[in-house]
Formats: sequence, structure tokens, C-alpha cells
Amino acid sequence: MVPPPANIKDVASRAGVHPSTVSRVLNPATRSMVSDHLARKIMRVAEELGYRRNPLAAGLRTQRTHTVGIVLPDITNPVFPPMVRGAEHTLGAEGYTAILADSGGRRRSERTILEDMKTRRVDGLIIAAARRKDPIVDECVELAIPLVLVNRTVDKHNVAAVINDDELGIELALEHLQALGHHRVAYVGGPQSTSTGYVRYRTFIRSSKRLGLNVDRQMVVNARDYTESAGQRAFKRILERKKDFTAVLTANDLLALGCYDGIRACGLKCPDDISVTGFNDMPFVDRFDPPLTTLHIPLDDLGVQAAQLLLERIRQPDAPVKQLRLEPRIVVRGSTAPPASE
Amino acid sequence: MVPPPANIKDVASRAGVHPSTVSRVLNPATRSMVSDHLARKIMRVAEELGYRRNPLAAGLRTQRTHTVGIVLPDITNPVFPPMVRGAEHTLGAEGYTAILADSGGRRRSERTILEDMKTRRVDGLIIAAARRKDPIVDECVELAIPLVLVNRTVDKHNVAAVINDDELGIELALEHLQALGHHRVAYVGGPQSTSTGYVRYRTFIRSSKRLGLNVDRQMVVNARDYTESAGQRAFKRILERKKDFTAVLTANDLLALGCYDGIRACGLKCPDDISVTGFNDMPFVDRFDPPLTTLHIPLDDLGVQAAQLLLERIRQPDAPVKQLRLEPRIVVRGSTAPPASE
DNA sequence: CGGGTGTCTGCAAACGTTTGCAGAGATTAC
DNA sequence: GTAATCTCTGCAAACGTTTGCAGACACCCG
Repeated sequence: MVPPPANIKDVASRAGVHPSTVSRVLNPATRSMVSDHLARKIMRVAEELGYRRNPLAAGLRTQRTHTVGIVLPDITNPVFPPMVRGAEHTLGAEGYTAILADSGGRRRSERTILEDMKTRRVDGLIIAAARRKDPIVDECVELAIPLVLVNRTVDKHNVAAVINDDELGIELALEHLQALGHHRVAYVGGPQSTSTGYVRYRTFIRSSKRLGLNVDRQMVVNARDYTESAGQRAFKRILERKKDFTAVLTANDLLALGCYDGIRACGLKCPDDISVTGFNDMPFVDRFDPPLTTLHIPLDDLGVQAAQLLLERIRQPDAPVKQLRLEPRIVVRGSTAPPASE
Repeated sequence: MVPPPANIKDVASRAGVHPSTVSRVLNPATRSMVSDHLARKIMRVAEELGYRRNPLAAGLRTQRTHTVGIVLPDITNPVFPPMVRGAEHTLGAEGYTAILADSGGRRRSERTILEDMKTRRVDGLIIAAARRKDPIVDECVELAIPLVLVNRTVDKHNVAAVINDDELGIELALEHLQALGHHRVAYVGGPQSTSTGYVRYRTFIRSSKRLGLNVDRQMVVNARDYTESAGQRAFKRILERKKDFTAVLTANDLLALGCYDGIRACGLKCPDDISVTGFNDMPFVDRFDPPLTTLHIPLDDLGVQAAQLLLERIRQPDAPVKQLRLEPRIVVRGSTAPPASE
């Protein structure tokens, strides 16, 4: 009832040529091998028959699937969808298709995912879930699978990545708080197994000193995950030990939300009693109560750049490894205010 | 340097059998054709060699790629990520891989996407972006491509879908507002080209009458898109015509947010002056200012069910078409309150 | 003991491409 | 006019599977 799609033989016989000639015409790289006259005719016939190359067969022969894997720790985290969209869109424009996998942050399923991506013969991988030491990443470089990290990177410097300037971000936030008059600033950080968690933490310590702020280790806690509940727990921990801080700088918007909860839970108010800053400016944080002061990073762009970098690596695997660092900018909203005069 | 992955011939020769025997052993359906003794040996060898079937080659031969396309209108809309996760996860568990495509809501790119999915020979499609009359959907049924709609459905009844009970949802919201004492309720609906927009609108009208509420067409506006800006515009339109309503029921959380903006823009306050309800209970609406009263639907589940339904259809294409309807429940938060006594 | 039945495995073709190689003409150079 | 070169197209193998068909062998029954 439904006619099977035309294949290269159909085109060839209809055009009165050999399939190989059709193949050459349809492949830009070999297009010039065949005479203009024939080429035009073949393209016309292909058009008429609505011919589309079968990617499975082509992939089987060429070992290139025009397929890219995107692996996320949690697509439900609002920072990722914009990145995915950016990446998917620029990949699509170049004829690549995105395969999506959500690891849930579990190492075991990361393994499974990599295994699947390998057997599916993806041409490359975008990984948004890297840890500082990451066996998955190591395996990719060892197997020479084109790879670009996004958002987080690894300690080794031999892998392409597009991340944001975490140091700049933390400095901006801290300077903002200082300018408002805060002298005792607490810190809720992220997991130290991730580059973002690690760099932001170190920068907080270093910049605090540089700016002449008190750095009280009692007021610094790194959460186990980038989640609201972990943020709330971290905040509580700080509060058990110290009560005289007027602001809390966090490494991530979700952690900041956790702090909101913690603040509310003990009867305090943000920003009246405690100012809070986040990181990422994920969608909708401007609508929270209070609207969150945070660091904006161009999430779409992160995805776009990652995709472009990956395409470069796929086409020129031996080109030197690039690392892109995008600049965050601070967005001041309602969650920060001068400290209450005592 | 890197050894090429083992193929079926490697396994066969190492086990001293013919490749076809290996194939049979590794395929559950034909597994019983070969003697236990040999089978065990072959599986052992396959294990040793780390053999994985090449899906391209298999797909070329069998016309099944174990691949499913998921097409979304906008992955940035927070309702979709949970659905995607649910779907991706249950597909993965059954050995299927998800190909993601974001149409941006543009018909043109929907066409392109379908074209791509067809040439990639996906085994089925999950579409979250259907319109009531949808040529893309029509083409899929014509081509007998297994298909499941999620969230939105089409007018025709010949296609599998998992949606939520829009009628029940609207009724719940309306009854809630009435119970609070609202008698003049405005409505901001969604695009009538979508099933959700259409059904919710009709139900609002019908239920209003049934409940003995005033139905003033001046207070009913359907927005062009499910976006905040469209919601705000719709709200403004109502406000230009009528001022004596005390609540606005919306067809979607984003529209509700638009109403928040509209309310704020004209110096009013929610819920003090106007109550607002949403629909979907998308992530984080409980943190908005004020927290949004809305209809909760199990987004994850929507994705899971859609994936299961699709797998069923793939395995039994001729089984009768199923439609699942999940029940929403109302979640009362801070955006609704009794009307101000006048 | 012979024919029939049943169980297991191998053979070979097919899925739809791509590409190294070779051959056929045409063109150029001498 | 012939040899060398160049340009273009066809041939056939290969990529890694799956599966209808048939052959080999063992077994059972009369």
C-alpha cells in the first residue's frame, strides 16, 4: 500500500547509470568526479523519486553515523534544556542528529550510556555531566571518540570544553555583596567532585581574603549535590555553628533555593535578614520569592558553542584541543540588600 | 592502537561455529533453535570478546533500528523535561534509544524533523507537539509509523495518545474558585489549534453555566501561544473590557504567569485583588510569588506511559489504538483566596 | 532394517551504501 | 599517427547482520 522509499539503485537505473555514479554525485566531496551533464540529470531523477540516502547503510560502510550523543545528569534541572536546545539546533543544521541520554547522575548508568553510544557508533559526544576525575571521559579520549564537555570540565587539560568563567562569577557576586556592606558572608558550595564545585569554592576562599573579608571556615559548607534539599541541609549546618553572617553566597541557583527554605524554616527573611546569591540564572528565578540575584550565563550559547566545537573535532580530530570560557554577568534582583543595621 | 570491536564473525570463528548460529543464540526469539551446549559456549565467547551487535548492520537487515524519535515544540518549557525523562528512561530499559528534536513550534521544522526521522528509520515516534489537525500526524498514520501523542491529541480518534483529563481539571479549578466565593471568573485560554486549548476552553464555558456562574464572553480570551507574554496580552485585553472579575482561570501555568505580570502592571495584587489558577503544575511554580494554585499532572508518568504505549504499538502494530487519560488533581497554593469583600 | 520425523547447524543471499581499481574514450604531445 | 595522459564511469567487494532453505544426523516406529 505504501511504496517503499526509493534507494540508490532505483535512482541509478532510472537515470541509466551505475549506483556508484549516483553515490558520487550525491556526496559533495566526490561530486566533481562526474561530468556536469550527468550530475544534473542524476540530481533531477533523485529529486523526482524523492530519494534519501539510507543512513544505516551509509554508516555501515563509512563508519560515520552523523549522530551525536548528548548526556546529561538530569534533564529536569532547568539549566540543561536551553543548552540542549542550542546544541540540538546547531547539530541539526549540519545534518547531525542528537541522541539524548539522562544518566540521573548515576555512574552506573553513565557506563551503560557510554556503552550504548559506542555500539550505536555516535560520531561524537557532548557531556554535561563530567566529574573532575571521570573514567567515562578518560575512556572516550582513549578510544579517540570526539568529545566536548559542557558546563563542567575535568582536571586534565586534554579535552575540549566550553564552560563559564567560574572565578569571575564568584568574584562578581562577592564584590556585589561587599559593595552592599556585607562583611560576614557564608558560602554554600557544590560537590567538590565537579569542576564547578571545586573552582567556585576555591575562588570564594581566595577572593574573600583578597577583598579583606573574614573567612570563617565555620561558615563554609559544600553540599553533596546541586539540589535544593542539599542546599537546605548545608545552610542548616552553617546556622548551627554561626549566626552572625548577613549574606550567603551559593554556587548554584538550586542551592540558593535550598537556602531560601532554610531561611524561612528558622523564621528569618530574605533579604531583610540574610541576602542570598545564586549561580546560573536558570529560567524563572526572576519570579521566585524573592527574585534571585544570580550570575547569568548564556545557556543557549553554551550548547551552541559546544556543538560547534564538537563538529570541528569530528571533522579535524587532530586539531589542537580548545577550551572556551564564557563570561557570566551578575543580575541583581531582590534577594540581596544591604545588611540590617544592628 | 585501539582494537576494533569484535563482530559476529570473530565470535563465530572463535567458537568454531557459523555466524548465523551466533546470531540465533544472541537473538532471544531464535535462541531456542540451537542446542543448549553450543549456546552456552557461544555466549561465553561473546562475553569474553566483549561482543556487541552492530545496530546499523542489524537495522539494515531487519528494518528495525531500536530507535524512537521524540519531538517537542519547546524543550525549554518546563512541562516537557519530566516527560522526556520518563520516556527516555523507559525506552532505554527496553533497549531503545531516544532521538530528540525540538521543532520550536514551527511547522516547517516539524516537516524537516519528520523527514529526518523517516530517513533515520526510527521504529516509532512520540509527539508532544500535535495540533488538532496535524498533517504530520496524518502522514505518520498513513505511512504506518507507530506513533503516540502525548499531552496533546488530534481531533481524529485513530491515533494512540496519553493525555490528561482536561475537562476534569478545569472543573476542579472552577469549583475551587466558586467554593472560595468567586462569582465572576475570567478565563485566559490557550491556542484553539491545540486539543488542550480547545477542550479547556469549551469546558470552562460549559462548566461555568452548569455551576451557575456568570459567563461573560468579554471576560474570556484565548491566547495565541502558551507563553507568558501571550498570557499577559490576553489578560490586558480582558481588563480593557471588564474590571469587575475577582479571579482568572488560565489554561496553563505560563499563561498564569503572564497574568501575574498583567496584574502587577496595573497596580493590583494577587491574590488580594485577583485570584489566579494555572494548569500543569510545572516545576517550581510552588516557589513563585505568590505560589501558584494549579492542576497537578504527573508529567513523568505521562512520558512513561507514552513510551510503554509506543512499545506496545511497535510490537503489535495491529492491536487496537489506545488512549490513556490521566487524572489531574488540584493543588491549592497562595494565588487563590476568597474575593475581597467589597 | 528402512522410511519417516524431528532437531540442529551451515550456506548464501540480501539489506543499501561507498570506494579502490580498472577500463574506455577523449585529448594532448611529439 | 602513435603513445602518453587525463577524465569519466562501471565493476565488485566490503561494511555486519539476519533468515529462508536445505542438508546432516539421530531417533523412533512398524
